[in-house]
Amino acid sequence: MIDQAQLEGLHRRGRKFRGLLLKLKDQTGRTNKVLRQELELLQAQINAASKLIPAMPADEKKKTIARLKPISDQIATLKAQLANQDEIKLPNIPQPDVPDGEDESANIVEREVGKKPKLKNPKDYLALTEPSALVDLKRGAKVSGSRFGYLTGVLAQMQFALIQYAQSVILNKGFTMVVPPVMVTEDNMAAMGYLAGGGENDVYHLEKDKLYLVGTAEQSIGPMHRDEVFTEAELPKRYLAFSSCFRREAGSYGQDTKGIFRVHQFDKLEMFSFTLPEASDHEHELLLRIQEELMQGLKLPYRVVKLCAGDLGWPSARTWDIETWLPSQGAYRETHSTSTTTDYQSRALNIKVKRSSGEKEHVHLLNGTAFAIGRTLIAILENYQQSDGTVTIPPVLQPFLNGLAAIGR
RNA sequence: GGAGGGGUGGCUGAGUGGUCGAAAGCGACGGUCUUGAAAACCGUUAGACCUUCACGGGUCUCGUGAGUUCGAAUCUCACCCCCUCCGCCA
Repeated sequence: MIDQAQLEGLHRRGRKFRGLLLKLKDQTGRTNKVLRQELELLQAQINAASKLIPAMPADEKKKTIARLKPISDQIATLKAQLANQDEIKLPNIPQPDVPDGEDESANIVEREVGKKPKLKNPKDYLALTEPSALVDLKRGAKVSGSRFGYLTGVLAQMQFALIQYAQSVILNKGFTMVVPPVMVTEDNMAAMGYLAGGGENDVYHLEKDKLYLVGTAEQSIGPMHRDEVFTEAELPKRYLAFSSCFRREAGSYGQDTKGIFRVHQFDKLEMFSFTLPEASDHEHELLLRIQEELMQGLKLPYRVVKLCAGDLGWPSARTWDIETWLPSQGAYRETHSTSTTTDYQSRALNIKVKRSSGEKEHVHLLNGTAFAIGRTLIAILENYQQSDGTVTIPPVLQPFLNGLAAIGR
């Protein structure tokens, strides 16, 4: 079941998993296998005898059935035993190059890119948009409660400019645009690894319809190819997905309570790749490179952070975050994330590739933010603000806004 | 929301308790014939897992799960999905 290397890999995820590892120790997995073999042996006896029954004379038939009955009962008992061995849900194993560490304090900043703007008294994005009510939180709260807001006017238009800009950069790299369902069934959400390890508290659940609202398009794109077998030539399969994303933000009380930085609903463009196993590390670097290309096009100052083992999400084997500079906070804040889930999700989803040799193998699944639109708008507003309170529009976006050059002028 | 029909191998489709993992046809693959091709003819043709050096053997799978039975594609229950008609609706 689980080998030594995997066990060590899990250990690297840190203290949060210590309890889980103890539990694993008891369950060698061997018992499970032995039970199943025992069951198969009994089943073989029944099957063999059952075939002979129709041809038997009546009294021999009776005798045989009487002999088989206890075996059949034994099978039922074994089946029950197997069913009771609840499978322990394990997270993905970190890749070897992922740094050790318990939490985000052990994350590694790989590089800082771009020039931070020199601003005397930087305003935050709320102050910058208040005069024209481009971010309407009051009405958001009135209609939907806390952590909801309206994007209006130029800011709403900028959402679509960002989308167009991203498409112009990404779609010529072999990605297919897709608008996925934002509600998915429980088995798909579970297969993607988001109903374990605490993730279950952060997704919206529509109980009446047994559906989950996606927290990211990733959860809808992965299951797209569930139970499918790719040919080698079809890979890599790359999608650029646009979707609204929904997060309960349970447990984030007190964090970023103001504004639209952390909200229950936001729109996001997400890249997603299905690749050959040996190609996934390259693909992961590609996704990161595209993210950086997008940010450099916008000329936003950012840094690239590699998450340590203890800070990885449940299905992830390696994650890079891009954090963008927010002048009002004097800090870098997460705007992008890219992960390889190796074969963790593809196993649960039963997605394979047929090799030219005929062998089938699980593909690797990767995801990466193109733009989390709300947070990107925040970063643009703050980094492009002028001393007079107006905001210049990044040149790469202007063509998508009929040449509009500034907000608030 | 109401009424009805249906889910079987790559496809079509037969199969209502017992050598059925499954007829037949199509398709695909291999062969014979042919200068080559077509046609015709012959043959092969589901998957996952366990086991074996290998030949092979075994278990599971007929939408999914549970049940009845010595034995389930076939009977019972629940669920999922698809189609048709009506209603509602962007």
